[in-house]
Amino acid sequence: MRIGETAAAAGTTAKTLRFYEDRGLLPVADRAPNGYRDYPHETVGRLEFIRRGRTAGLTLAQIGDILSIRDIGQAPCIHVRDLLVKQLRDLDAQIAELTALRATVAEFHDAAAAGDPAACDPERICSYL
Amino acid sequence: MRIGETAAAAGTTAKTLRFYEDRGLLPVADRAPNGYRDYPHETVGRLEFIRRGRTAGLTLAQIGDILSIRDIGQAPCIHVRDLLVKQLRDLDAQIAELTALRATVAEFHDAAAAGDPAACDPERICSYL
DNA sequence: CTTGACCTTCCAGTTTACTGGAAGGTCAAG
DNA sequence: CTTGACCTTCCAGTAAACTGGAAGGTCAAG
Repeated sequence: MRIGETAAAAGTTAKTLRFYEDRGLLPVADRAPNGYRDYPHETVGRLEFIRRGRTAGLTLAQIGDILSIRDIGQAPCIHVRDLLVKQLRDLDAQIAELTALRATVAEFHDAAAAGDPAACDPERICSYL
Repeated sequence: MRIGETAAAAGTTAKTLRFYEDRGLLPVADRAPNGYRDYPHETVGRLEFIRRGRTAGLTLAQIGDILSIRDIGQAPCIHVRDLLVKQLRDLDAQIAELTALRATVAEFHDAAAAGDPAACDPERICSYL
């Protein structure tokens, strides 16, 4: 697969793939005889994994760490396991933080819902925001 | 409270408070006769709220939206409620994304835990990372 | 009455994650 | 055999969220 095709399949851009290669999130791609990058199909899945991590608020560095562990497959190394444990703890903390924030926002919403919507003229843009 | 004191109480810096004021996340502070900013004690809580939002991966713009809704108190306006509903949906999506990611990382961890830790010489730095 | 720890404004630099654009090579289609 | 849509490298710019530093004002303590 060529770069543009791969990028489109993963919902991103060719520029971004080159950038990820540069940052080590994608392995250096094979080249066709004409010099074009040639990607295996599984790169699409890898890009989707990166996108999910980004959506979840992980940095490229964090995602890169996880991917490099995945890449070496069966890794008995204790350092690798420690890193994964740390990643799990970080993810748990982040999820807890978001959950608490959600509760707070839900309170604001309930308070706002208690007001009378008719007090706001639907023709006008809300003057508060 | 002066700026440094307020910042310290919230675990941040005076620089950051001025920056937040500039971005509209903090109301323009009152000034003492000497020109120093004078903060009420509740600013600490507001800063903690901002920090929680940042930790959870919200942008300052998103946090600012939530705060401006909170600031107007009882807001019956339908636009405000729509915005809060959207924030809740966004938070739910982000939590779901993170939870899925956590499950994937847990799989990596279980796979790594299946290996033999003795295969890694504890004297050496892990060659994989 | 000076030292040091505060504070003020303003402007420039940093990091992260792209994004745009120049200058040029490749190749299937008309 | 040229046009257009790809691709290549390289370098510069952008947005977000700070962070640092210069130049100078304020004020309690020694």
